[in-house]
Amino acid sequence: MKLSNSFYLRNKVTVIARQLLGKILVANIRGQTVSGMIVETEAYSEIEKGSHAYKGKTKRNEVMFGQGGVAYVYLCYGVHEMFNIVTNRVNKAEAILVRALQPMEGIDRMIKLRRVNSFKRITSGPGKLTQALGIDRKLNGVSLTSDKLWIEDRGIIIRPKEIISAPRIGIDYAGKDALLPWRFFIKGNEWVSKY
DNA sequence: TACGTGATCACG
DNA sequence: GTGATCACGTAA
Repeated sequence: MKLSNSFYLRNKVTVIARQLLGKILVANIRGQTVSGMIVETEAYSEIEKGSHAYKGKTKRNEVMFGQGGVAYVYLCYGVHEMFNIVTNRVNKAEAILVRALQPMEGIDRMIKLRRVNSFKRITSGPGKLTQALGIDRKLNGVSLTSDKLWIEDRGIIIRPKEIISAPRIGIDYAGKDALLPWRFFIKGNEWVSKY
């Protein structure tokens, strides 16, 4: 079942980031479905230095300041598209970076989009999974209740004991906020990004 | 371990 | 306008 807007409009970004583990991210690429189970997320909020929203609204981050339930997609290091889920109400800028998926449907298509030969680790990182699902900045601001990109609950239950929380990756510039344990992943899942 | 690659933002 | 920086991935 497709998650409705009310899932995203709540105000606890870390709670939502945990609840996204085990949900299915689905993209429709010119009529073909590609999807994967979310196995790793990171929460970001305007109240801490790790977030793009910390210094206020800019052209890049403006969708974070809008209503939850849309995609925030930006280019990182000039090469990688990053996919985030905007949460909370207007002017409460919060978002969740999806860092890794376990492939489900459309694996052949993902391999082609990634331009690799192997299925191994094809979606085990934030830049990899966007390439595999055909997500780019054209989808910035697109609703997650649209027919291009959405998230489904297929009844997969991830118990609290199966969830590890840890500091987020690659945000040393955030000072002590880099230590917040706002990265969440499924314990032992082989698709979690490696560092 | 190093670096590609280009948008973004804080300065003038 | 300009330059430093960046929520990464790959090859080596």
